[in-house]
Amino acid sequence: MGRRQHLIDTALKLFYEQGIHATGINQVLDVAQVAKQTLYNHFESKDSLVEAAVVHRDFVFYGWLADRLSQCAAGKEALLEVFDAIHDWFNNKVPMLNRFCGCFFINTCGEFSDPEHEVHKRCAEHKARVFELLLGHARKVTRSEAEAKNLAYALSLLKEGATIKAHVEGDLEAALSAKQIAARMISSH
Amino acid sequence: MGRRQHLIDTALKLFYEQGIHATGINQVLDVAQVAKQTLYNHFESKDSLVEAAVVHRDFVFYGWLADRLSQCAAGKEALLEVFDAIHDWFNNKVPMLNRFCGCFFINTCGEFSDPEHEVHKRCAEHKARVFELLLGHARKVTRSEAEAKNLAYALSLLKEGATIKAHVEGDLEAALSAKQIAARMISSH
DNA sequence: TTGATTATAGACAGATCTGTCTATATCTAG
DNA sequence: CTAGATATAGACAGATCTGTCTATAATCAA
Repeated sequence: MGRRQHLIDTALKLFYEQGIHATGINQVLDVAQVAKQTLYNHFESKDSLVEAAVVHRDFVFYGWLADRLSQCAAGKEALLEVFDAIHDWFNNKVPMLNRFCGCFFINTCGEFSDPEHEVHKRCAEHKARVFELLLGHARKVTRSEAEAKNLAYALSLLKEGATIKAHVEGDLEAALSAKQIAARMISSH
Repeated sequence: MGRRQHLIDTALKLFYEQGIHATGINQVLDVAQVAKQTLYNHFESKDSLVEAAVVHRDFVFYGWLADRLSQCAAGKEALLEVFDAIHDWFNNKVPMLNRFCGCFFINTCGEFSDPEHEVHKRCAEHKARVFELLLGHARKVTRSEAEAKNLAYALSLLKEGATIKAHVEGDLEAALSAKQIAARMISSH
């Protein structure tokens, strides 16, 4: 793997586990076993490394989730698969997502609350992309665009809520609990 | 107000708006207009100031929410009031909660992911307390303890989800959208 | 082989961080 | 009034932070 990608991977893991402001450039370099100048050849500042890490997390997470859903029948099955997928994530069954430490995008917005900040915007974009993924499947089980949006919206609230329950309260069954609620919602549409 | 409480209020505001690791002790002192030694007379370290800020936020937020709910009929009305209350919060209608920057406890767990950390535990306790508040009202509109728990759980997922939508995506209507979903859930119980 | 690019270790500057210390001033209770 | 407690400003130590610089080494294409 190229140095640039290796730095992004290492930074992402540390940012995710420790928080961004709590993680120094030097620790990233120590763990990645890369020289400082190499980092500054590829990134103009820590901030731009942070941005690259967020973009990469979106790439990995969205790709993983879309792949999980694509292995199910479109519609109800795929919508429910969301919760089985995040259940695996919460319980550390998905190495590519790193040890579960909540949602990286939520955590990052907690450190960059200004919605005009580039990093915050990237996080919002990720959530919008995931919403579109749900919406595509919600359309298959509803009779109008408005209904589809309502369903996708409700399911995304459940997904975010479960992620919080799992991380803050250590509720490792949160995804399965959310799945049951989701199932009732989908049925009633 | 005593110096100790003034320091906690100031620290809480800055921690909430900027994140904890991004906020230095010196900035807290500058804003609070308090001498450094005074801080270290009242708190043995930054960490203990952080803990005090989290405990205080629980006190303020829980007290505020419980008060809002207590002004409604117990049960369905109170459960729906949760979403009107957080709608006001999201839209900066509640000065005592400071400018909306997401949920302080969620943000803080993003910076202290280790569930054994004292600060993380305090955040979990807050969520548990809010859950109990919902549960009390859920019991009024359900026929069994299991149903009450399910309802309170579902509503708390919606509340957390709406908070995330509002903060990360800037969706200021998230609370009202969540309220509609909540209303359907309560009715179907 | 040669010449350009890229990576290396690590010193360094300058800023900022937490926490301690000192010496002075203000408040408060008896 | 007085004595003890509390607050003050700010210097200071020592650690850590980001980012720059240098001089050397490895890599790779022509």
